[in-house]
Amino acid sequence: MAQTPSTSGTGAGAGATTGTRDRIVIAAARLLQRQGYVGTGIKQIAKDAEATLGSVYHFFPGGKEAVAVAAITHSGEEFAGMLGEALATSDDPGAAIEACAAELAVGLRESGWIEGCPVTAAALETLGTDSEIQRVCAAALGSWERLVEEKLLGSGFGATDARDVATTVISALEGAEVTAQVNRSEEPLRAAGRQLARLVGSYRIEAV
Amino acid sequence: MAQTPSTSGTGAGAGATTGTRDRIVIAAARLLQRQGYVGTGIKQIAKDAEATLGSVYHFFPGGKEAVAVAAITHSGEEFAGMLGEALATSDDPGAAIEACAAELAVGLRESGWIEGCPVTAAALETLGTDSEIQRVCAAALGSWERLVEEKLLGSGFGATDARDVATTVISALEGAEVTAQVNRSEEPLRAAGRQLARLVGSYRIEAV
DNA sequence: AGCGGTCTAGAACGAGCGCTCTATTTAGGG
DNA sequence: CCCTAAATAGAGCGCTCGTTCTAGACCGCT
Repeated sequence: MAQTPSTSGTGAGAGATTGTRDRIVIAAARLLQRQGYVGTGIKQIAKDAEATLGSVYHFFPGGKEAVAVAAITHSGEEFAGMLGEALATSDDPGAAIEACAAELAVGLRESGWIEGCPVTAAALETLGTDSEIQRVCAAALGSWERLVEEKLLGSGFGATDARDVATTVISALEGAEVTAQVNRSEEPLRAAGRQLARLVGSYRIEAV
Repeated sequence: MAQTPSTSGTGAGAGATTGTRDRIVIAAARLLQRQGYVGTGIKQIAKDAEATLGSVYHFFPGGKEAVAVAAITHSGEEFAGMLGEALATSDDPGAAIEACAAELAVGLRESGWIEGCPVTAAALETLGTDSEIQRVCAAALGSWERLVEEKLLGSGFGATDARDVATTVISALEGAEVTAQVNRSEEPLRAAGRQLARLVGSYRIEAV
């Protein structure tokens, strides 16, 4: 309370209405990641973002769903950036994927096992509805798969194999993340990383 | 209405108070699978089970959480049975796992892509809490992993490899199921099945 | 100085939540 | 035949939800 420094000038940069809107998106992304869509209230988002309900509905006339769509899109792009960096750390795609799994494991442990995949939770809750949320979730998953696919293509994979393996890699990482959260252990992610590296490596022999 | 045949005699078997309680568990399991924990109301469970609120609280004094624990346990055992059967269809563990993925894919499509893993959704929503729900979710996942692990051990896998691969198989199937739901496509599960079969097969060369 | 748009602020509404409470109905042993 | 416990039935509690609505604060204009 008593804080609310009023936009604090906006002073700095180019942007016009930035600041509050971004805080809302970031807070929503964090809460969705931890509590899912149904479990997260708009008032809680406003509170965490140090904004008011009026501001939330000003920037997102579409209400809760619009906030969630923006938040998931944001999270999806953020994770894509992290994934791209991790994939670039090694020429061997298998090693790069294993490194990525390890990074996920560390981040998960440091968050107390509660900050999992920002897409999975929200996607599962809105499957029965015709919500746009599932569309942005699908888009995020697809963009991640494409990053892995391109890495594999660059390592000499055939088009069909690259697509199959990329889909499997993203699925396995997703599932391993959930398993790691439930068991409060890094091991599922570590094991998935090792096995995915082995799977990717098994193509090298015949494909290159 | 007007139905409610009162316990319908119990007539048949050994059981005493069965009937209503079972209907509640089954209805709850189905709703949890489709809508998650937070998204499912106790009143809706009662309605779907053709029971009343009074009956629900009579059989489950622990309230919503107790109903969910019973429902998830039930679903976990049910899926374990299905998994055990699928694994028994072939001597080759890789082929058995691929068949299992195919079966999941068909079931998912037939449900309109909404009846996914009964554990994942509920687990993700209750991670931040100290609920007992996460414990039964972890138990269910663990029992599934153990089924796969034993199948692999029976095929000549070493103890460490069997454990690693079993964890990865369950994680990948879980993740592929979610991906398939989001994309409304069997392909993620089919791809995961193929790649998991390949992964399992890659051990055969050196291990047997 | 005064105006119009952008943004902030929070009170208020109807709906639905999990749960508690009091009756009523059913089945079976003295 | 009645009396008790199990089971069924649903009205009502306090609460929080997403959303709407009206005001006020701040800005660059003319």
